[in-house]
Amino acid sequence: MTTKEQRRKSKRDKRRDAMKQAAIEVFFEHGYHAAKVSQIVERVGVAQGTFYLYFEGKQQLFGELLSDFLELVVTTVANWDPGEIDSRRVLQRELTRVGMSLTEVFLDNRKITAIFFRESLAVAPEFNTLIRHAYETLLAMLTDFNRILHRRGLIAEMDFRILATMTVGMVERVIVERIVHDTLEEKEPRAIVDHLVMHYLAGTTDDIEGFVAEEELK
Amino acid sequence: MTTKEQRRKSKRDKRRDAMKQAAIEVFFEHGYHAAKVSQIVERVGVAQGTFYLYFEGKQQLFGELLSDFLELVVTTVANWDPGEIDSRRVLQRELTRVGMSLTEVFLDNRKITAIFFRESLAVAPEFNTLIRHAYETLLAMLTDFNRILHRRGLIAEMDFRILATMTVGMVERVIVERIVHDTLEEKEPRAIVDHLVMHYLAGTTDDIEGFVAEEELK
Amino acid sequence: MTTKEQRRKSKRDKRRDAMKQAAIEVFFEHGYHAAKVSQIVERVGVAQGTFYLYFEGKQQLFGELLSDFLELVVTTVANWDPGEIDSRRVLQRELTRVGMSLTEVFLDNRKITAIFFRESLAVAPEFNTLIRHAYETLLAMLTDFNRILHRRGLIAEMDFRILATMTVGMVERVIVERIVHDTLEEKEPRAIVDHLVMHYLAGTTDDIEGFVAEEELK
Amino acid sequence: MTTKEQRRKSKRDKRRDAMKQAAIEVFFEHGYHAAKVSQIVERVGVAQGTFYLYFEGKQQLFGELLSDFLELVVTTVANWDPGEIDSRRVLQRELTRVGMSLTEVFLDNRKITAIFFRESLAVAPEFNTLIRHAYETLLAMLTDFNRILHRRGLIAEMDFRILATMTVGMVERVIVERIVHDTLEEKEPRAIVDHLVMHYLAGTTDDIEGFVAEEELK
DNA sequence: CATGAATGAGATTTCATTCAT
DNA sequence: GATGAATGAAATCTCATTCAT
Repeated sequence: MTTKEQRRKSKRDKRRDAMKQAAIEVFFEHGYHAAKVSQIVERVGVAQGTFYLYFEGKQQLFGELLSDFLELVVTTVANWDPGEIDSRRVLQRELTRVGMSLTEVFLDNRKITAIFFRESLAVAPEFNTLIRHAYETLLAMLTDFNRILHRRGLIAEMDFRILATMTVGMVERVIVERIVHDTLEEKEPRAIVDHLVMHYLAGTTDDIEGFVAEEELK
Repeated sequence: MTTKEQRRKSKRDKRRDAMKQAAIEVFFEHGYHAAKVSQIVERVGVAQGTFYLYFEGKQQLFGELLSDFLELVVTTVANWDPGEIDSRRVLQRELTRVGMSLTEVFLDNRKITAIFFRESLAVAPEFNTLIRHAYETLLAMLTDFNRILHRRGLIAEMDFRILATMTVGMVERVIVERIVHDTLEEKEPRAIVDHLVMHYLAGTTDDIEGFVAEEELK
Repeated sequence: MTTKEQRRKSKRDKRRDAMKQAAIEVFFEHGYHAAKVSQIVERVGVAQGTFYLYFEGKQQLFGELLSDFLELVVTTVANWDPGEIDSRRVLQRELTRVGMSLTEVFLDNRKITAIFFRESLAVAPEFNTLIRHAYETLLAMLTDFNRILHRRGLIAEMDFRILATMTVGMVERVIVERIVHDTLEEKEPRAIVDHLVMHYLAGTTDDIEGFVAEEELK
Repeated sequence: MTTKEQRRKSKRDKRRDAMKQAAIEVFFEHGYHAAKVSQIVERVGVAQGTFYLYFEGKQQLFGELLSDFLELVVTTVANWDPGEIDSRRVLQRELTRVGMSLTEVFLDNRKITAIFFRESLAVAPEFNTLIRHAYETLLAMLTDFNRILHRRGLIAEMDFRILATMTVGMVERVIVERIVHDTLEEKEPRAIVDHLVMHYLAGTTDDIEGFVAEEELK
């Protein structure tokens, strides 16, 4: 009974997934607003009405894709267990590790990644909460992480929230260029991650060559 | 004659500007897709048909706003004359100067800035060329700038294109957080710019404390 | 299965036909330009959007009506098998036969006939090709027919293309007067056809009483 | 005073005529419905508003062009003084004369002729009265003319109204082919008129070779 | 569960005409 | 008389969603 039920559920889930996958492709190719429900169902080979047996509507489906994506990203970062970071050397190694994990996630999900960065904020105001929540989570995690590292004497004193924000920005723009716009495509992921890690590490040292306090600048 | 013509032109231009301003507000409040031409004309107090005497349509108007904005940003960076940068100290001062100029531009144009980062890529594929062109210009300018600084012995050897990309990313995300999402609002612009400049400078030094070559990492 | 499919198709076709019929009436009553899609759907009792499930738009529908009509007319003439015409007597009988067939077609389709003669050329330049094609076909058929009759010694030598053109003109104007403008309504179709046939026959004899060559006329 | 007034009037009239001429061209090129008032005034080099100082509107202007044209045609036929037609030979000469006059009129006014035959009936129901009136006049004149000729023993007994209708149809279709559709363009006007006249004359003889009465046909 | 025909709200856009200057 | 900017009514068409079969 259970087996049969599961098999049935599994069949239903498979179709659901197929429709989500088709939606990703259609959204990727035409953009959310130009994408038509008819195009999605056509790709899966079901009738228009069937769509509404699986999703509440086009917008709800988009929200689900968005959720999936954000959870994937947040999870990737959250699941990362930095273990015992007791030196900048280890820090570097760990950052590289998480950087490569993230890169892999994005590369494995190019289309939804592109959709996310292109238009997630333009679909409906409702989703902004969702997106903001993910960013807040990410930024809070990073800010905390920075604070801990500082307490361990591994990074210098600074505004850890701004640091986190900048870090996210660097990563994001590099991803967008590589994955959404296909520039930087000749650069190896590893080289890119190295640059990111290096830049992060550099920006967190105590004394920066030639850097002077604000007052002296005037 | 000329005076009369100019007066007429000026009147026309004023109304055009009023419509553009109204459009910015409506786009900002509702988003491009939910924005209606009727809302725009209502705000200016003219008839529906009048809109089409000034613009070819909603999309063309959006394109014009986008163009204006991108030109403003690119011009702000391009107009910046770094002058004789012969030390990292001067470099820091100059970066701070351009950073503050840009910040001012964004703060003075909060709404169109928000529209740009929220949905410029989601309006129509036609605009992507426009946007990409601006990014390419910006990235090329920065890449060249980095190369020059390196030749002068002011920054270390690295992939200058990736460096430029990361820099743009940092700046962007910080702007988006402050201006579009109203987080970071308690931070002073100057503090934010200082962090950005500092991070840039740090990331371009020759030896980064604790940083090791890839091979040793394994 | 087939039955079900056929039944479905047949239902669809019926509605399509109903819409075409309604369109003919609306076009007839108001003229193409003043006719509104809303009037058409109202007559059939379906929603506005339904119209676009069956036709690409008002113009395409008009084109279809035009095509149908032209095909009907051309087919009526083309299907007419003049058989073995070996005397002017048989020729007269056969012309009368085809004339009556055509008259029947026009009378059975008064409204679309009226629409055709009133405004087919004024709807859109695209349709002129269609219309010209039908006229060319008709004129070519008649020209050939005249040539054959001449070879058989049944009609005199003359410019057969001009003859065909005149013949079409006579028929047309008579139809327009009877069917579109309701003049000549007291004349029996048979009397009209007889006059047409007689005129055609008379105009194709070798010697015309009192007719003189051009030179002598001056 | 009078002179000055006349000169003034004349100037106004010239502009009016220029606008009418421009309208003919625009109507000819785009068709009445696609023609824009802006295109007409642009051609003359006056402002949009000026148009309404000279005409009540687009439709009224069209009506005026129509009137002018119909009057021209009717006048050409009505002005024709058949003089003393006392033989079929003279009849032939006179018909040829009026045919050539008409041909000249149409050729001199190709564009308005084309407009007339293409779409005069499709502009507005109001104009149908005007057009019908012209046709009625023409048909009545021809019917009378035929009746007189019959009384003089020059043409056979038949339905003179149908005869008139057929004659108008022949002439019309030939004109449309030559002038509106540019077929038959290689034929000399004189050859065409000769065919028309010959056909008319032939169709009005008493005994038609091979023609049999209706009853015998069955 | 699946189908797919039908719905219908509503936004964009056009252009003849007006009228203040 | 001339101008030309402004008007605004109104019609087409789209497509997400529904629901009877």
